[in-house]
Amino acid sequence: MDTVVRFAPSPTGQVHIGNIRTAIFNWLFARHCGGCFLLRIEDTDLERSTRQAIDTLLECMEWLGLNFDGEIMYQTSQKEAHIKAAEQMTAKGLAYAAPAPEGGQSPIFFRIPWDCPDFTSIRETGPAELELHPETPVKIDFTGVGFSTVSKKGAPMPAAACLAGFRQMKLYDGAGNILFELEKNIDDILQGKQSFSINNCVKMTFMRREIFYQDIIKGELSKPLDGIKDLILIRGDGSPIFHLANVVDDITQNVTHIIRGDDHVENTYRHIMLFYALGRKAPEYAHLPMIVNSSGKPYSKRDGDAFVGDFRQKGFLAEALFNYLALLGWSPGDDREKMTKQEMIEAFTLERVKSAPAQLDSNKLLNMNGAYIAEMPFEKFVAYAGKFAGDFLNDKAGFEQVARLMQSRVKQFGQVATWKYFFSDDFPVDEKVFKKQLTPAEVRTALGFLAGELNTCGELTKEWLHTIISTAEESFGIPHGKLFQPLRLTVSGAAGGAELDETIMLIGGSRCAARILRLLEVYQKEVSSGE
RNA sequence: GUCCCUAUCGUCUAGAGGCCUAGGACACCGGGUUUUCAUCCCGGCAACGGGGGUUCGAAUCCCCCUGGGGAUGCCA
Repeated sequence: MDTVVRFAPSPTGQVHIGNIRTAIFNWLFARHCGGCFLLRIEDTDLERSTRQAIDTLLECMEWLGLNFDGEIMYQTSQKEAHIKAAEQMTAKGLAYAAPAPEGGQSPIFFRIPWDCPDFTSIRETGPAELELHPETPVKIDFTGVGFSTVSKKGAPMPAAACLAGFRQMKLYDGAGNILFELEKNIDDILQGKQSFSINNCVKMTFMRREIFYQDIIKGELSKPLDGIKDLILIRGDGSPIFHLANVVDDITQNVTHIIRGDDHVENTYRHIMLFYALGRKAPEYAHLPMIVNSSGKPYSKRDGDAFVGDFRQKGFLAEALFNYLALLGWSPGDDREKMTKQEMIEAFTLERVKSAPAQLDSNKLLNMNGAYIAEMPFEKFVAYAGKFAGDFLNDKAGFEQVARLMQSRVKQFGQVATWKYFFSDDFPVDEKVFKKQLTPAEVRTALGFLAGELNTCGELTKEWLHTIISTAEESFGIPHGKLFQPLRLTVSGAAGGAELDETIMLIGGSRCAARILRLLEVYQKEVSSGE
């Protein structure tokens, strides 16, 4: 059978970075196997799902190159199939209508199967014994078993689980007498004909059974049935719940591998049983570790950085973000990091995915982005940078000249905003560096001298600039090379930038001269007012 | 509370009992090239959470502890 995977997000706002990483892994896996990558939009939460969120999602996927196969499935369109599936299960005795809450309608519950000899995902693990709190009666009816165990301090600890978790269950009183045997009454209980409330139980014994499966990433995982409750399929208002919809849709779409976040591990046990109840073999599962923020916590709304749109807006390249995200929890096994999509597709296997959460390191992402930017074709770089230029793009030719100088220095297109000094005399000045650089009197004298020279010189050349700077250094007793920084600062307001000679040539001699004089004046004023 | 998952430099990771004196990358710190910025090159700092086993030998297997995460919904 061909491999089919799906990405099944809920469109309830921005696209989270962890979510899109799930999409990336699904996509890489599908492309690696030559399988299908489907998109299913789980929009059943009508209150939170919006068209805008769907558009945002689609935009993000397109931006990252996550092309999907076939048509989008909207989960709301499958509602009838979901309800039909629930009815089918009810008819077979695999589901039941539970007592309605006050004033409400009956929800439909899935019954964890009591008897399922052909279901190979459940096995016995051996006899179990539980100490019970005698003051809490053990309640047994067709929805399950409720009781209280005893805490270390002797307090009752309420617990409830499905009937199927307690095969061969016996309840005992303090003297060791058997008060109740589940097996003797099970038929009537399952049919809802009888329910029990047994007092003074101090001990329960039963045959523990567990459901298990092989997770491609996490290995064998299991959970005892006495820790699982029957689960709701259809709400009181008649709407299907996530678990049902999810499984039914996966059946409809013939999904063979489910790759999703870690937080679904616990759901998987119940989903596997739903597949069984619907007459299908469960697909393969692979649970991805979470992405956490720099303090090791899951991203919350405060970590604004966690949305794909934010990264795009700050000037990260889709290729870089894709590459970086793919490396969070996965590695090709050799020392490669910067990889093309094709290389990632070829190297990608789920077996190589780690199973511990990973922190997003914005430094490393920035570095990778810079590497991708550095190798962009120049025309593309200019076009991309232009989108971040704001109001100083007017001078198109000038912008291109600056861009040529800056490409190797940009790590994130948001930095394009700092190019302003090339085009406008109204630029920010790095205050701290400013004071430090202009403190020596001889530097200020030298700058004054340079301003004069720049003002009266004709056409600027690199040679002339270097000569005049050297001359200034020598004449005013400044160590070789130490005049560059103050000059850069007075000309551009920044401590870093492109080659200084080229920068000055682009800005122009007289303009630079004016800037130098202006900032020298500012310095004088600040010093005199400060003293 | 209970259950489950998880643990290698600050961060992402390599590591399948001997190839490990633990490798790579980012960050950081030196040095070189460039009279400045960035790139580039060279070097350095830096980790197997703790304790017990198993073994001739443990980062690797087992147990306990601790830390982190998740689940326990008529949310998805």
